[in-house]
Amino acid sequence: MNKMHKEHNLTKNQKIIFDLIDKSPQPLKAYSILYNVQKKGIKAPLQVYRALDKLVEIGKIHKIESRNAFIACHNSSCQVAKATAFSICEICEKVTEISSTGLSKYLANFKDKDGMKYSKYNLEFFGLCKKCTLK
Amino acid sequence: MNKMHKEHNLTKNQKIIFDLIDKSPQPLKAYSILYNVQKKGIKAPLQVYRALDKLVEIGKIHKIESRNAFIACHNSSCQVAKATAFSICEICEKVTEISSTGLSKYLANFKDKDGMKYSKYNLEFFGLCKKCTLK
DNA sequence: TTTTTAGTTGTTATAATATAACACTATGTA
DNA sequence: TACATAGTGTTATATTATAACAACTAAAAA
Ligand SMILES: [Zn+2]
Ligand SMILES: [Zn+2]
Ligand SMILES: [Zn+2]
Ligand SMILES: [Zn+2]
Repeated sequence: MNKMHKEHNLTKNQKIIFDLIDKSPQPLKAYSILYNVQKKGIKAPLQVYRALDKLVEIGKIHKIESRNAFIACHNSSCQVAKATAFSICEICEKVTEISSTGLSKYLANFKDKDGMKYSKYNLEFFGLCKKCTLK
Repeated sequence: MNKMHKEHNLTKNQKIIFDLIDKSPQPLKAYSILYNVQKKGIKAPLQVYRALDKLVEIGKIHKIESRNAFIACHNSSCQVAKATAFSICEICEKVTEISSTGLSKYLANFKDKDGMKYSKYNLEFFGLCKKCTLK
């Protein structure tokens, strides 16, 4: 009955969940997403995880593996989630997606001892953000 | 009553769990570790997680975040777990710790746009291992 | 149009991963 | 001794994620 949302062909559940993540200043966890969308009719964990899986697959969001949390992609160059880098503040847990041409070129071309190249990577930096450094 | 194990001052539980991980050719998950050490008197998840936490902290093992699994460190240069890189085969799930001076220097000196430097990082590369490429 | 196909949905139940809280034990230091 | 720090054993519980199945939707093929 409902048309898919025009932008990126997201379905209704995908759109609801993407919008929530996109508006959030920090990464959101799956069950916190669930609590926040129950009023919109999304009642079960699976409905959330299915949307998250799809959104990750198409590169609209990324999973912060060390936090089991999800953040919207704001880096037009990684619309397919295969080369991601983040900085994570160990005090306030602020997460920022890093988009550095130098870094992504370096990693995309990295070969190990066997000359093996990789199709994908995820890099997480940890430290203190500007704000937390000044405290 | 028991003296701590001389090597690295591991306690009894830490030693049992480290030995198991160290002997394993692939990363082990916490509950698979639990099943494998029950005959040695370790009965509860917490006993495993506590040992794992400590072993990670002192750099004897690393956590593969994207797999929730643990691997022994075989890289003498990262005995404190603050700069880790792994290659992960997406078919056979083989994981190898990467020790590349070039890579670690590049990442240790990486500064983002704000000039922020990081105290720690974890990098996971994904692709096909040699064996799986040939199939 | 009808049929088929792939994908998404809603639902209940359950699996897998990880931590809280508390009483106790061992060890090193003063 | 007294005290501090770290590890242990235990029960219970929290958090994260998937299995299985029936129904529905959208889009493409016939
Ligand atoms: Zn991105
Ligand atoms: Zn901060
Ligand atoms: Zn290591
Ligand atoms: Zn392989």
